[in-house]
Amino acid sequence: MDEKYFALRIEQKWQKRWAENRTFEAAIDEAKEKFYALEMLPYPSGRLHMGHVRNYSIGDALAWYKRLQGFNVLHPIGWDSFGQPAEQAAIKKGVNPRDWTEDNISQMREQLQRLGISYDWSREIAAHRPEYYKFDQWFFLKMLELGLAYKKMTKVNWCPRDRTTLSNEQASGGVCWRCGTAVEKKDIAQWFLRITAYAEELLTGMSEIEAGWAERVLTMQKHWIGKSEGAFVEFEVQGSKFNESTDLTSGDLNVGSIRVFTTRIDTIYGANAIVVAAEHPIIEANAANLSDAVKDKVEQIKIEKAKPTDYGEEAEKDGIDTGLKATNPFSGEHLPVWVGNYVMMEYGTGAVMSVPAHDERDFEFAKRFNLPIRKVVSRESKNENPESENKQAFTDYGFLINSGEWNGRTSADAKREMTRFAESGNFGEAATTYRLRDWGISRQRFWGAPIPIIYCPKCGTVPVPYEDLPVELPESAPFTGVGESPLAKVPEFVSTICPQCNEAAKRETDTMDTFVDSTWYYFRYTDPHNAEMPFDPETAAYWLPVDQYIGGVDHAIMHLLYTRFWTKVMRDIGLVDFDEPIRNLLTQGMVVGESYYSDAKASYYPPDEVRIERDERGKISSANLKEDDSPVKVAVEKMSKSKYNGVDPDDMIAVYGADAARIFVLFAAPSENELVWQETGIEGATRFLQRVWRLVYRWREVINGRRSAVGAQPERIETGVEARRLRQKTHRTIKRVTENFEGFQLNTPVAALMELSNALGDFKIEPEKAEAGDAFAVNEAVRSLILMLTPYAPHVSEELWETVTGDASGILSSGARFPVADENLTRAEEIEIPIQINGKLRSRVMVAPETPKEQLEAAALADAKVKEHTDGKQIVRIVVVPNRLVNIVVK
RNA sequence: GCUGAGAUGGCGUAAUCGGUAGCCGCGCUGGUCUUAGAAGCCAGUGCCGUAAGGCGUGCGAGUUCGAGUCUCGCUCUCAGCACCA
Repeated sequence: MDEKYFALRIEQKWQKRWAENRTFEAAIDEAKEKFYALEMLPYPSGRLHMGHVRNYSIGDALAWYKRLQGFNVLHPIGWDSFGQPAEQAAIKKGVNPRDWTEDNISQMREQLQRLGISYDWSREIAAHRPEYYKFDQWFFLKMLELGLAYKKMTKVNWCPRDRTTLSNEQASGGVCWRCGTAVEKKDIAQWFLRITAYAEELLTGMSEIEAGWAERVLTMQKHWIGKSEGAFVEFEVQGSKFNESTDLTSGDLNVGSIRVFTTRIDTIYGANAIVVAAEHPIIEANAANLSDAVKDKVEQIKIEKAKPTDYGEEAEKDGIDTGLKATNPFSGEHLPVWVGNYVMMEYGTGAVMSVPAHDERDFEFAKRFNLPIRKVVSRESKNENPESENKQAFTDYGFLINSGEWNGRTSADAKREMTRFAESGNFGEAATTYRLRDWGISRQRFWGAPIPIIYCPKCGTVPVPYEDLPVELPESAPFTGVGESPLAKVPEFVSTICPQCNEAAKRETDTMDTFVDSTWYYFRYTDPHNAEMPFDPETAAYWLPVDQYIGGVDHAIMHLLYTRFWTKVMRDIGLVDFDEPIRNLLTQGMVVGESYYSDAKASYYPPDEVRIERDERGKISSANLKEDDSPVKVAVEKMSKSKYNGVDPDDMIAVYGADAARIFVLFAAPSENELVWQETGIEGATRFLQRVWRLVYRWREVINGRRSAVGAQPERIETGVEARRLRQKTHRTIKRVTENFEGFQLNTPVAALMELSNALGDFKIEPEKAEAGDAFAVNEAVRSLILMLTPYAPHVSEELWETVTGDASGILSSGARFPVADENLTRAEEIEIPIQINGKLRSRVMVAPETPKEQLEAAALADAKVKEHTDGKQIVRIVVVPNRLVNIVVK
């Protein structure tokens, strides 16, 4: 019998056994409570990184924990396999994106299996396979029917030289990443999903999940949705050529009047101008009457806006008076209409009333162009000097002044009543706006799900009939990176027959945003081989919603908002009967590493090219390049290959084993924290596993009953002090570990398990001399230790379980369950009570638990050290907290 | 600028209700074993001090018998958003 711990041999043995026994394959079992543990599916880049290892180790620990508690656990995995990198590989290396992707998936699947993550591999899915993306297209058609998918013109980054659209990253710095040409904005027609239709529900639905989601994620989403309540107000424009009648029920902008959105209608008497965005239709409508200076300024602002803006910098206020005049419907005052660079066409109505006294932006604008500033809200109810020199805008609520009949009202009252007044006069109405924009899903790319639309010269835009799905991607396409989208260059794909009139027609050549694939994938896991439907609603009803979702914070907004939206749509078409798909969300911190770079991060260096010197405290005192001694800088950044600060999980598994790697990654920091990778720490995990291994072998004969009877009931066994102490430690550990798991705190149980193994190591009785009571205590401690270790280190645990029980079928099929703490056994026989004098610790006394107040007080006063400190002083008060402490207050 | 989170030994961290600050691990120091090393084992390790003792949870106040924990004010760090009317 091999008594040495060889991680790799054991890991291979159990990985094989799990696969043969289909240990982790889930099936519906109405008798059992289900638990759906989910981790964000990876993009198949080819190699697993430490962020993945962390993500899946967390998920696996929870999945195992729930399995050991008797839950029916679903723990699946798949591949987010559409996306840019595959197409980049095609452009650069000439490989087929499909082959490249499939190769990467095979490699990463093997890596995951080497890590021993307990996935149900029979449910594996991949977004790029037609049987999956068929349903991306199915959902698109459904949304089209519901009016939730529509097409509109929108601006994209466009490289005029390569004649191709660019993503924001590809257009960073305002130039094309490929050729360096200045990027332009171009209008093209794109498909959108109407997520804004659910804006309000996405907001209110948060109350249902707030207990299980990190607050920061919900705050970020709330901010992103950006609800804001106020009013629309119509300002009539004199002399505008298009003086159409105002229609408040249509959302259309009326160029005969300018509609503004404001949250502060109470400040309307302070308006000094109407400021519109450069794209506002009133500009176009009155083009003939506008001066060349105005037209030039409008063009200039549009160009400036097209440039990517740097974070931290806000463009200086700019604009020009158009010469148009608008009437303030409240005061009748005629206001100039300006174009301003700080007004966005995308938000509200693309026009604002400028109230410099009470809005910082308007204030800045007014200062720049010497526009009048009139105060209409005052902190005090009495009238202040209205023309007083303002240093800054007063944006708080207050009392109205200079506002005609409204003077003296509070801002809150005025807002309500002025809105009502505007409504009755038919020149305004209460309105709610959202920052949230509809989701543009068109991508001019090959490697994505084709949008199932046909353009017919006769019938127009025609959806592909459901029975014709999937619209399959061709085998290949010319990948040049320039010109129009690759699919447009594949005639066999483009040419088709119109399903309505059977005449020649063309297919849509754009593909869908890959966020579409990842928005509903975990519904598919419940029924991954269904050819007719995305999933069977009844099957999904058993497994969903997801009980625990784990992934990076980087998906806090887009993915997690889209998937909530998608769920509500699925509910509306009857596929699911709940509103929120994810009960609990754990956002893990990033795994970062130390990287070395030259000034300005022009180049990064691998660690072996750098000489680091540290002082006694471990702080870096100098960092230089080995080659020429030039200084290098050190930073802690997200792990990446190009920064040479990453660790390859495979290397780590080869050296330390998967179990040690997993323990370390969970033990090193709380899951939400950033994890700074340090090579040294992992050895501690290995040492711990070896210690457990030796312990089990040391006590093996006793535990399996060959040396001493363990079956007896604990009440009937004479137990010594050592055994009683060990049992207390065992049950305290069980209690602690269970509580921590329930709170998703995965680092602290490791510390508790280490303590238990230390206690076992300190157990004073030799195995040869163990009596029945000792044997019982050790047996209980060791079995509990192994079972509690399983979520962290399943391979070693399985192996040790087999060693201890002789059952080779595995922990789960042996029927073992996570240990349950016996409250009575967690209590100590004697407890230590600290004694403070004036709040400072001076002594300690040992007493029995539940010792009454009077006795505690007496014991404290009898203490020699206490006497020393109270001698000659007056005792003012004695605070006694039973089972806690005694505090003596002296003067 | 707005919003949110955070600040504890040399490092990662721990600390139910306000009740012994520093569990567990890393690192480090000394010892043991060894021809030697690795591993293991034993002891130590918040800071100052030989010791007694004093000081200690970013800074400054406050509440309390007692504050890492509660309140107020500040500083710094990280993250998200960014002219949202």
